[in-house]
Amino acid sequence: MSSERQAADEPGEPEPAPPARPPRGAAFLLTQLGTHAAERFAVRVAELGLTPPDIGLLRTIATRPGRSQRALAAELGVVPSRVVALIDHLDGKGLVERRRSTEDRRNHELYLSEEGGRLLGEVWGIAAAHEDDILSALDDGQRDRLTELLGLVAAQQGLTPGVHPGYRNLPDGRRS
Amino acid sequence: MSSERQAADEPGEPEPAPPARPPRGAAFLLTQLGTHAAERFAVRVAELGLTPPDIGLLRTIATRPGRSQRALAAELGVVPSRVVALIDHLDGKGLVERRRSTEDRRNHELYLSEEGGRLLGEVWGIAAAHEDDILSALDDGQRDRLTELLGLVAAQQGLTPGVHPGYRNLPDGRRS
DNA sequence: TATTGTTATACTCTATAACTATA
DNA sequence: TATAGTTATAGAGTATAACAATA
Repeated sequence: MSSERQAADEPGEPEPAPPARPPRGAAFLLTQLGTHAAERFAVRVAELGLTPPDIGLLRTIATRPGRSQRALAAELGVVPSRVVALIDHLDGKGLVERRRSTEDRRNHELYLSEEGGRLLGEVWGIAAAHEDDILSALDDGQRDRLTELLGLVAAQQGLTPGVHPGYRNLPDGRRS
Repeated sequence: MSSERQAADEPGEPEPAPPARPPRGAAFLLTQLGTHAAERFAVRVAELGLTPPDIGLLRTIATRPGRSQRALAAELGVVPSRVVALIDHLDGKGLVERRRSTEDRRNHELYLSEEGGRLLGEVWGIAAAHEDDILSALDDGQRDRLTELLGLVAAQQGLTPGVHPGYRNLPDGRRS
């Protein structure tokens, strides 16, 4: 199946003949490449036994240790029950620790374990290799330019630096 | 606010905190913006009662009408049973038609209905508005440059033009 | 009564496998 | 026996709501 050409006027029943050009805009390329990059990154971190959400959680905890699960859920924009499941996973692997707060015993203060910190350290190397893989088509100058342009777009769109939108609750647009 | 290189080196301030810098690379920005753009697009097309997978299917059918579901599944890189569900949805809304092939009665030839073609026509306008929304931070020259750079990356990464990777089915991280 | 974390539950999405009807 | 489409089923992911402990 390699026929590139398709006759517009087929014999037989009259077709509506709709416009059918492929999307070439930057927005579609962003979606396409973003999904692709996410998949590739997922494959890489899977070698550490982690998922991309795991990474984000580890990173967020490392940024400000001792916070409650509620605070974490608020920052990431997810529902608290989801944090429970994610922390359960990381706790089961010995990467994070829940410590009952002495001030308010309802709270769980979250900390990275030593192993969690070590593993997070490995992630930086993986991220660098991933970056180099994805951008291997570009030279250094082009990479800088791309990074700058993407940064402008991300800032204007109101994206929180370092927080993946995948954590956020779906606005709408589910199947009807 | 221009990002003048990523000069976040050790400026001399003693950091008591663990290694917890947010990712600033282009690869993460791609993932972040790609997910964001996909969400926004989903919200827009939801007003037509459609989902992004629906759009991709309509577009692919319009590109070459009359193909079988099997052929469609192969092109998109999904399992045939998934095409059944997607076509069911579109068929139920009267946007596509299944026609038993007269040559091989096992096949279903897929066509857009008149309404399907009309709706797909509306999508182009929506896509243009979406593009303009996402890229509103950039002027025309910057948009061209961004599109060019993204095109280079997409080509090198082997992405099929116009086909969203979300359709692809890669179980354990294999890439074709 | 309000809040934190948890559990129970349901729903969406998507893949695998079994089944049918043709060939 | 082989193939196209379908149905049945299961699993991952994530949301909502009810619940227990604590304030």
